[in-house]
Amino acid sequence: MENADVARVFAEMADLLELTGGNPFKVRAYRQAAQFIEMLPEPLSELWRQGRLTELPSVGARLADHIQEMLVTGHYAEHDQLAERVPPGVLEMLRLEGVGPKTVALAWKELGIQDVAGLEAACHDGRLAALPHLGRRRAEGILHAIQRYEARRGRTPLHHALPQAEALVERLRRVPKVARVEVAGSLRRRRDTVGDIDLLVATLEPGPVSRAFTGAPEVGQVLASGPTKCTVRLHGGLQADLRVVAPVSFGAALHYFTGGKAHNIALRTRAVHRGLKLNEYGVFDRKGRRLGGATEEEVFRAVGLPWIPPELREGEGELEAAEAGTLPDLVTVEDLLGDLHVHSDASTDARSDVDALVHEARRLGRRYLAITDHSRSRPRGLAAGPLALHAAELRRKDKTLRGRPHLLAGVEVDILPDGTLDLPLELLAALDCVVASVHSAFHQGREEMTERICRALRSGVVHVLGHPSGRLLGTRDAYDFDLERVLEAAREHGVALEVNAMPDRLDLTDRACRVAKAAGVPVVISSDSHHVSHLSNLRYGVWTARRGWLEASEVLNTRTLQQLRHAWLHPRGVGRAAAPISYPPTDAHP
DNA sequence: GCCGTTTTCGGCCCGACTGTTTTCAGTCG
Repeated sequence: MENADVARVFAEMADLLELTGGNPFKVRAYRQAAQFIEMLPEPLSELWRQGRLTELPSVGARLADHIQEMLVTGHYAEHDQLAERVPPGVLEMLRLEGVGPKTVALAWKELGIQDVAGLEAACHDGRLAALPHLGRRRAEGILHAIQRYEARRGRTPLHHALPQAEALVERLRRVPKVARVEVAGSLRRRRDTVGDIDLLVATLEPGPVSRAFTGAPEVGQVLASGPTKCTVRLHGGLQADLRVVAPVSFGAALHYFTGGKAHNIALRTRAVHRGLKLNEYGVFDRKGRRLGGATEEEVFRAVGLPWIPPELREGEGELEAAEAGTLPDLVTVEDLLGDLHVHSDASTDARSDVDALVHEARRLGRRYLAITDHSRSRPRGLAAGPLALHAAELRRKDKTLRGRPHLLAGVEVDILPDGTLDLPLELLAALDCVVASVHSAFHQGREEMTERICRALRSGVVHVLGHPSGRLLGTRDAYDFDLERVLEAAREHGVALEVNAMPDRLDLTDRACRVAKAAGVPVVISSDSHHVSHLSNLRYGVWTARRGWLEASEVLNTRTLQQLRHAWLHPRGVGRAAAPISYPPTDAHP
């Protein structure tokens, strides 16, 4: 079992307990453990081998036992027993926004509703509205929630799919006579969510590959199985497709199965215009002679283009840019020198202390680290007094570190519903890094939310707008605001927009990154870590930025601390619009 | 279920908001 499987079982356990009237604090314990494990990059099986499971926050002796049971047997008996009492469709109803355990339990017990379709029917025919504390407006709200839910279902977050795909790749690479194995599809393009896993293998002997794939322990059900194409459903529910081709076709097949659809159509059309035929087996001339196809470079070269990074292959101008020689030199994770949004245990629900964060940041080669705990309005957030003490302590510690890494005293300050900031401006102005974020009143209308954010940016003390859209993948849609106007205010006041690398946020989105690039507003790629293990999540943010065509020069935390401070010091509020990001990053030490 | 400078029992965030009510229930962050 992978971490994601354990997290899913614990989260489901929380739901089951809640629906069957379990102890609410026990519910919360399961839910917290599930959330933590889901974000944990290190495999639980490894921690278990080392006897370190109970070192994880929110995992005590009991949950460690349950994890062990799952790792050893693949099941969790207590969960399975409870799950027999609750139909899966009843659990699914909890995924609807604004529908909680009480409403689901009521609909289930009183009306016998067992799934989302049944709930929808009961909303339409008035049965739901007749229940106590429900009514016509609630029923309408639930219908809207069902529509939004249907719109986003069927896709899996990248960070759930990627480890499963990588495990399969490792398995297939061990099969004899296999030349190459690669992930293709939207997973290779690093989309924030994927529909399925596409794997491509190059070999002259397909039989053993197909057998290794369909017989893998991760596989729950074989949906189709032939010599060159197999489809399976994994235990977690995700579908995986395998294609097997000869090595001479590998590049053409990799390109074809990487997509996206619009990109492929555009490239094939280009081939046709040049009297060529392009398919998954290679590039061919009019007489059917093979011109290439063993590598992707050969495919692109045959149609007169340089290789295009997978993240750009969406058919949104990348062919034209390749033709013109203006493809971006995309930012890489190695370009990032520091992390500007990190929580410590000084506030909030974060679990790691500053020393542990510093240690891990040093191990990852970060040159600077901004500790940005929550402000007053968040639960256990810091008020002005405690924050000032916290900042003083961080600066004292920074002196002892001698730049390994540099420690910045910062804050993630709430943007209150009226656009004012949650702490006094004098205090904020004295900090090294101020991230301002919306954490409340998400329902505000477009105009109100836009003005709220812009007002915060105009305060003159904000360095970074944190997770600008507020979306949570698969859970919460972005709130409504005018990105263009926010970018205009950001440019005017020298504020960078964050690409939050928490894999369930990825906010700015890839598209919004491209809009920010066009507006000449720099971004920062930050981990929003709540534990040391989150610091390595920056790669997810880098992929999102790459999908948004961003180069290192457009990402502020590719700069040295000295350059960063210079960028923040000058010019605040004046001149930024005329001269966005004028100097490239260098490797000079601060 | 977890957790511990109030430490092995007893507490665990709590207020805003919405829709339902006429003082409250449920959901969310």
